[in-house]
Amino acid sequence: MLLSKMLVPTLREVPKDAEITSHILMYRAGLIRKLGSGLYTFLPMGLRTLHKVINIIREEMNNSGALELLPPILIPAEYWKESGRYDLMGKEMFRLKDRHEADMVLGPTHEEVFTSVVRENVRSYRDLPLNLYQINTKFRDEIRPRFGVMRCREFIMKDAYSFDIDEAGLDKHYEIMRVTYRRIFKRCGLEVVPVLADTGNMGGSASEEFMVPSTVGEEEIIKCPKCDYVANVELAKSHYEFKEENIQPLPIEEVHTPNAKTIEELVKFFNTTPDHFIKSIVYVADGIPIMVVIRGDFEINETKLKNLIKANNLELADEETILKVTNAPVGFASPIGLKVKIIADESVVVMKNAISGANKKDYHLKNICYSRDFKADLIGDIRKVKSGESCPKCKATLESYRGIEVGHIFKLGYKYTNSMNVKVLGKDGKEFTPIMGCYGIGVGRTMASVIEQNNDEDGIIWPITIAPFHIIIVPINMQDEKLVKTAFEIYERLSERYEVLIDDRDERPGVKFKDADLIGIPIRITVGKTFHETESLELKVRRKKDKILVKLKELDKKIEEIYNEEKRLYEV
RNA sequence: CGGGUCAUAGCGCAGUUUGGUAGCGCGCCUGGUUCGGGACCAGGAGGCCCCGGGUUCAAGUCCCGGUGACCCGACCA
Repeated sequence: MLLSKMLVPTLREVPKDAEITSHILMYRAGLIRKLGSGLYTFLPMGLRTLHKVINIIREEMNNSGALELLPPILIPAEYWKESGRYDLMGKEMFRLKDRHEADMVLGPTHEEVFTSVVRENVRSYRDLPLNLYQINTKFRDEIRPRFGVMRCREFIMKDAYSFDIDEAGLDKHYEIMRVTYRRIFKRCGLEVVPVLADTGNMGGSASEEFMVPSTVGEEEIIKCPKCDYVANVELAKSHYEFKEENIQPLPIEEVHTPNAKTIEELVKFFNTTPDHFIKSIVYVADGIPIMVVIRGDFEINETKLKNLIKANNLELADEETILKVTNAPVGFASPIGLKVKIIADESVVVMKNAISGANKKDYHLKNICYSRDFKADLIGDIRKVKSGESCPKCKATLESYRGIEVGHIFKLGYKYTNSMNVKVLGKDGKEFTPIMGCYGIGVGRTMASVIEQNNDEDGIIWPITIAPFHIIIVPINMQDEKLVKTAFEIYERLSERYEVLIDDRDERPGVKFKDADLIGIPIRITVGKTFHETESLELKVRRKKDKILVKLKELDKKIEEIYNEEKRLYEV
């Protein structure tokens, strides 16, 4: 490919709305352009890499025995109504009407569609197991699109749905996908960590996320340095023994606390420590206000809370609701004497002589004792685990770091096959319901994550497996006929075996080098003064510092060597 | 949806305070000189100053109302 014929609008300056490295570099290297919030065009150079990632995913999925199909992304709402998710999905799902006023959906995920394919077409257990997948566009009206291609409203995802006769079959599929995912990410040059994850509103039992450790990651991961415990903070547990304090319960007492609302202010006011407080927070769960209490030095993990109370929708109450529930403005709530349901973290149940709000403006209560003064309707672990706490498995000190979720695998169970009434005839002549798993990879996000992990101050350093081109040839001066002729001869010859780009633009060498580095082509061949001097070419591997000189005669051999060496890095 | 910031040439920005002919750097086009890490000289093209209304002799600038984008919190590949 001639670079002069390609559309690669590289930028010297950083676009102002690009925040993180991958976004900046994708924009600067001319891989993507923004069309609207969370909507991106992949330009030719970017699309080449995207296709390579897709091809790796496709190869590995096919090798795993999965079957690719291509369903529509415009989906009649009836499928969503059937599964019950038409109402549950909320504003995140793009909804529209066709000319007949029929409700339609732009698919944010495809459980319903794949389940219906199986329902309509699989009659016998002999057709199972099946693992069906697509590499297709997804639509999600994200609350806040962010970080370029990392979190968009329209994006490409590989999603697979497995259907098995029984749980053992599902376990097998799940395990195959775990291995397949590791292979995919390895081949893309991406280091990932599998992490225990919450099953969210997808339903189901086991679930793992594939995380790329990164400071710009939107997920928090809790990890044990001693044993193998690694979990998303959403479901991470810690070892904690809550023992009832051996102190004399004192009579409850109202204290005037003007201008003290936050735990921090109250700690000063009462001259004590946060663990003597009961943090009382009003939430609205599926439209109903509830009071949630936790020890003052802990934070509420909303995912755990949501799971405990089996809510679909959970949000912090607004000021008006708080006033209605507690008779007081924000900052003075407590569970005492409330009419709403009370949910308590297990940390609260052992507390004595604790401090919390008085449900009265500018007043707090002292010496609150659980059981004596109030009781919870539901008790459970709803704490957000912090680094420094103890591992639930081995009690070592937990650490936390951030990660980008590039893949997710679930054991879905019977949620969709039940709700959508999938029946298959078994060996015994009786109908049964297949069990499902689902497995997703964000394609654009994977690509961006690779850049997050592979870059330097000059630009992207693509792994050769997904680089838009393997080799870039740089003739140093387009006015120098000898150099140009040689460069094109090399270009023609190498193009038979590799994907080669030649920078035939009439630009100065500096510009060409800068662009080559920015775009991140793994191997660079410079045809310049060393050719005039000694008939040799300069080879530079993008990820290495040094440059090597090679005689024209030995070029092909040397290139093959380097190419194989680069490829070997990403072999599985 | 709440809180904050912003919208002027392809990109990055100044000009808005105090209303008076639309600017700078980079990029782009033409010619020339250059040619191993984002060259130099000369000339040039490119603007509904986000949109709509208002005030005024006069609005990029002041007022009102929209729209869009970005950042911080709740969703997820």
